[in-house]
Amino acid sequence: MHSEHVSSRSAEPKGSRDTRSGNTTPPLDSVSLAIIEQLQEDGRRPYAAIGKAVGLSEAAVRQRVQKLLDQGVMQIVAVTDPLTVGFRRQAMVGVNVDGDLEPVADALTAMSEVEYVVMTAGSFDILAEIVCEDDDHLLDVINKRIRALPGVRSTESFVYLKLKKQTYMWGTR
Amino acid sequence: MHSEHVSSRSAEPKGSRDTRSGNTTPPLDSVSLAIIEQLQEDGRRPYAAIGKAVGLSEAAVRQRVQKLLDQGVMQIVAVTDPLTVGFRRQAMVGVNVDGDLEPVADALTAMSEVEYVVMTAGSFDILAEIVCEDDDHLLDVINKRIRALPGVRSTESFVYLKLKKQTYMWGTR
DNA sequence: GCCCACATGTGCGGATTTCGCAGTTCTGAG
DNA sequence: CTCAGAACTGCGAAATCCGCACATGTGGGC
Repeated sequence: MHSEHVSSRSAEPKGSRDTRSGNTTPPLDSVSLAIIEQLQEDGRRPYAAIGKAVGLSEAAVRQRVQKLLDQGVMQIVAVTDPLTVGFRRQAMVGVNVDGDLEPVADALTAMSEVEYVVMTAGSFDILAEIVCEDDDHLLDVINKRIRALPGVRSTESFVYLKLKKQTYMWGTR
Repeated sequence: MHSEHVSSRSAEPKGSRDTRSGNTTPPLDSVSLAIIEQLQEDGRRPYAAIGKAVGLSEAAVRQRVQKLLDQGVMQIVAVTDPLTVGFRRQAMVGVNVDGDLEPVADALTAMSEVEYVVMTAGSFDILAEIVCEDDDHLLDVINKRIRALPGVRSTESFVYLKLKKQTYMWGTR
């Protein structure tokens, strides 16, 4: 079980599509994928254990992980349940904009209560997720701060009632 | 710089709000909060370093982290940029349902392409985030699988054009 | 007030893991 | 064919993790 994984690894990185154009970082072979999957299960798993799982030495895993972090391909972080940490109101806000989306998106991005900003194709130009402590806080953010932004034509809010699923398992498929 | 932080810690856990009612896990004093913040910056930061930052011994930090993980208050994981990992189409889907929301939400939760499911108050009953490899895949999930679910009256899709912000910094405020 | 149970924190070794580095293998360009 | 760069391995030293025995502290029950 030493030689085979080497050959299997060298066998495939070429094979398929490098048609990944848009991105800065080149691709991501299956070994790095496997490493990421390991760290998605447990971000603190020792390099040696990961190495055993993916067929690489401890040092090699360490180098790859370091590079993935440096390149910004992944980050290893603690994620929490907002409710437990004291944020009891969350909402998704759909925003419609007159003119250029960028300045509005940037303004939303700059707000600490905004966790998530994405420009979309559809009946909203921008979707933003808001995390707040309570109703007053939420109202303040939506009504006073977001709707006051220049260029914002209208907003529609979806207050969260119950979070059913929240995973971080991209790449595990 | 050894005695003071101890006193500062014992000074406050009592003081303020324990008015946190709704949740299963009561808690979370400011020390655990501080630990979480440390791990949100770097999920692999050594316990000793965290201890120095929050004023606790290495062993105490280790115990607290373990408990936070066991209780499900937080998890330490690798998170990735979906685009880099080969998922080039994402969308938020708003769903409207006839009757009980639960079965539909559960069905969505069961789909591996669905990252995120939340029941909301507003013009959609459920919001679900979809992560796919390409347009065909996305079309398949939305048109064939989601709209086919019993109880689903209508859906509206917001295809992601550009992700502007994505943080995991709850508690850091 | 007293005592006990339980939760939390501290201080150790010893086992593991991380880290840096030198040497080897592989691959692609010229 | 040769050379340069990238990636992998092996290894010793330093740092970290882990389990455990021993304080400390808080809240009942009596």
